[in-house]
Amino acid sequence: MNRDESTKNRVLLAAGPIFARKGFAQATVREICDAANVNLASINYYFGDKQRLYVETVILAREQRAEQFPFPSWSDETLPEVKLREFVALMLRRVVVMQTVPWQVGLLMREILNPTEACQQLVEEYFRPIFGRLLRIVDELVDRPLTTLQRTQIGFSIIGQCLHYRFSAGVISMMVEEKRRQEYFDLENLTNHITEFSIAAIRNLHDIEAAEAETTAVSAREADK
Amino acid sequence: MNRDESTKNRVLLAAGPIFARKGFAQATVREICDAANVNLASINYYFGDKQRLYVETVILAREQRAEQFPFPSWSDETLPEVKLREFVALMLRRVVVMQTVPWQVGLLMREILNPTEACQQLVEEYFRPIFGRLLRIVDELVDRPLTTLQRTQIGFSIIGQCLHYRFSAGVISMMVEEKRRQEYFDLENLTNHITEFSIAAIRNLHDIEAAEAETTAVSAREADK
DNA sequence: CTCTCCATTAAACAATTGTTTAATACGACT
DNA sequence: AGTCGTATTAAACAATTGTTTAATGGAGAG
Repeated sequence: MNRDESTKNRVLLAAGPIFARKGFAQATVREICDAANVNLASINYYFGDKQRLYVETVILAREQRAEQFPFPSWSDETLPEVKLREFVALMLRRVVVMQTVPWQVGLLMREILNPTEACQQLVEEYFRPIFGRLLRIVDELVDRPLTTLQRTQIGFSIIGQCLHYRFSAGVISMMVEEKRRQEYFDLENLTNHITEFSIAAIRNLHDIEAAEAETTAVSAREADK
Repeated sequence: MNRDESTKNRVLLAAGPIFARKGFAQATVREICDAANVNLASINYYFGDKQRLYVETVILAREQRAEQFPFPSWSDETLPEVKLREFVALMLRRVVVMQTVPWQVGLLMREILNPTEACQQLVEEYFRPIFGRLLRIVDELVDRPLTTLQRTQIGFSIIGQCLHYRFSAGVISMMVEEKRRQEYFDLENLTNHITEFSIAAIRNLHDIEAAEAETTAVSAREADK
């Protein structure tokens, strides 16, 4: 029998979108089996229980998502600005893509928000390597050494800007006017803005720090009153 | 009978943390009634059904959260840098607060991620006014007029940085070393970084735009190859 | 053919869910 | 005291859940 058409595989393929749409607890084994056109008992037969099916589905989602949008390979003389821009575009492509959210993305987001046992593996094999690449780009963009805390925070600032358009997508849609909505989720617009915003920030953090120390003092003084 | 001690109120108070922790579907009416020390039928008696109890709980969460961390009032001569700093601190205080996440926050986050019918009201009465205040601060920080798209994107960049520490809190905890974890969620550290990062970005977006146009071209050229 | 092993099936199971019901308790007012 | 309306209770209800079971199918080996 063709492997892709095997019962076990049909269950796996059918489970993905359903888990992504409704979450682990809300998805029912009956719904999955119906969608896969297999008998109700198949899940327990092949995966033991619902939980283990879920874990296998998450792993599959990560694999598929990573190979669908692979990391670009850069030459030695590629400018860090270009690298950052392509990193941001990659993140947005993997995660945002307004119209129809691929089920793989939905599943990975769920793991970020409510880490289950599938998440530890996800962090080590997926998030950490990606974040490491980002931090190396950041290092290239600054001319002075950063503390571990500083470079991590800068990394989170960039990732945070990207993910916001997925996590808060619902609210953002409700806040911007219908007519111009797609403008806000346009991949190129978003890439440009986040890249420019982040480079501008990184470039000038140094100059700002001194001035900011004064601002902090002012703020503290006001709070004292 | 004291209003706070009334059966209806006890249910409302008990429902909040449970809905926040487990979500609407996962929370059971029995669990809520047990926690409130009321009879199982009370929810249907006072609220009609589980759904309407949930909506009332969300509304309550927003009210409590807003009055717990009110907006600061600024004098006319307050520097916009100070305002932004205090805005960021307020957002982080309302939302992050690592150790024990207040149930109100958990509930509001759930609505952002999976908007239910309670969310539309939330947007109009809560998110939109807050975002408006932020945009006015941004306007003060730049010396030239911005397009609607630009200022909105800048606003989202700032909000995104803040919310990231709530949405991705689980993953962040898994990625940074246990020993230094609290450093990453320290309110003052976070406020400083996000404020400085954002001000640096806003201040220099203008200068960057020209250079970025070139970078974009380079990136496009490389992609063509 | 017959036996064996794995895959598949329909049915049943036990637990849990939100909601409803009918009875009871209690307090206020006449 | 008696009556009415509200509040509270325990029990039952019907639906849905994940999982188990025991029977059936069907292809390949001896």
